[in-house]
Amino acid sequence: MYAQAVAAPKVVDFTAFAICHGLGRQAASHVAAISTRVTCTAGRTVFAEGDAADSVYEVVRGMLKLYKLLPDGRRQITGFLSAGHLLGLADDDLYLYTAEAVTEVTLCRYTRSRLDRLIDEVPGFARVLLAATSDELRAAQDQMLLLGRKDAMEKIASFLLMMGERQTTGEAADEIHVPMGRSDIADYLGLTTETVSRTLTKLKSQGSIALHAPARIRLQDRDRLAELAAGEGDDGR
Amino acid sequence: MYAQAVAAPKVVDFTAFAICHGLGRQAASHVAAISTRVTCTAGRTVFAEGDAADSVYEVVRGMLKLYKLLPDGRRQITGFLSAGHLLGLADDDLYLYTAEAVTEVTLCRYTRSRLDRLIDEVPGFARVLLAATSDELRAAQDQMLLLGRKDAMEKIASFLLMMGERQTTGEAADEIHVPMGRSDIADYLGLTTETVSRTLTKLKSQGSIALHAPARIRLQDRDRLAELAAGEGDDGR
DNA sequence: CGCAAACTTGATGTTGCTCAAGCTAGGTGG
DNA sequence: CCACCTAGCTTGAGCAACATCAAGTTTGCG
Repeated sequence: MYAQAVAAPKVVDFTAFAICHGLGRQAASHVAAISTRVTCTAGRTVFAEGDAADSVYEVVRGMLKLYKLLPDGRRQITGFLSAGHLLGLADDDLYLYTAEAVTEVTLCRYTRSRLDRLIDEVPGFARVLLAATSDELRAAQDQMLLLGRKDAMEKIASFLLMMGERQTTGEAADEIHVPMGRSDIADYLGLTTETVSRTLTKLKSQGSIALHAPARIRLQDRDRLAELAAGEGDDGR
Repeated sequence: MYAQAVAAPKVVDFTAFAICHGLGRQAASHVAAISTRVTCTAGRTVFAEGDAADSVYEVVRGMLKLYKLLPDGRRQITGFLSAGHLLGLADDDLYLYTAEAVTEVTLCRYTRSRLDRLIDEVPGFARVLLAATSDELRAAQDQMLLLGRKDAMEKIASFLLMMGERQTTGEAADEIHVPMGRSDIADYLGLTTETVSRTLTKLKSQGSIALHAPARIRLQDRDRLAELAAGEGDDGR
């Protein structure tokens, strides 16, 4: 595993690490020195709820989903993580959720014990981790509002806009790629696959979106979606 | 406001600050030096969603609720905060939620700009803040599972157990005090006050709890509640 | 081209919401 | 000290949104 880190083009790696954001080059190289590259194919589990939490990961490429399960199999996806996001930082002893690859994913793995040491050694590093965790918390609070108080249409509209904002494709920004399946969307929004499907169909028939393929959605009317997402879609829901 | 800090018994204050947990006495006094005491009566708003986020607060005594609103007034309470919890740390520019006193509350207020400086100056301080934020995030993820995938009975059972764990009363630990009203509970669990009330009545008639007064609930059968909370209450729900 | 998995659509069922009416308790003024 | 009054809680009846169950249909892969 050490060999992989050495084999990879180092300079490019350092700048790719969001974890080092804002740190100097030397500090960044300290952090990078304790990392290993990992690649997971779609569907593979990176770690499971209850595993010993010995590593912190950063998503370099692709998308992960994090989820928690109830004993009877009901599932709640707590987040979809794309490049730049950290995972496992909040978990002290055991991981409290499962991390699974949505697409093929490249991860950067940091040993927890070494990362802990770096927090003390590299000035400003803890601050970077704090900012990252604060962002996650903000997103979690938005999601609580969504799960607790929005109806199906509002949830789907919010989700589509979130996916839209995430795509930094630059050009044709209205055509979004949705790599996760309907059941992942359902488990993220607290719905069933059927309701997700029906709601997308309804948005399509209203003309707010276009569904070219299940994973290719065009946001035709962002303003309308934003109204719906905020719970202001008083007419024709 | 400065006068209050001076008037308060300093030594006691320092040790009361969870924010200083694990820091040395000198570091703790640095942190305490930038703080002010604030007291809020029940129902008072500490800050509102959209206000300029110039301060970070710590709860010293009493209970706060944090909530987000939709334009039409639907509300989601994202957390109840008791002594030792921080708030406002994740908010960068504007507060993203409203903080309101549930009971009379004593707070310790830190100016954000000064706190920011201390993060760089006091070793290990950022780490303490990171741990606090990580705890919040863990709680938020549990709450997402609750909101997205648990039914009313499971939500109420989870809530009662959480309130039970929080009471460090020591002695009669099964008799819990519930300071918030039914509508706060409802907005925390993604239910209505009616459903909260009905579900509590059902638990009472099952013998799992005793309802002496709306705010005084006795947990008669914690094991049963734990089964229900985990979604294992297969019979007689 | 065939097959399986994923998605969509339809019919029916149930949980929890809405609307509406009592009930209870704490606080106030006579 | 007691009666009133109000806010919060409880209970009831009906309903709507979403879940469930059950086919179809499409998609992508071997």
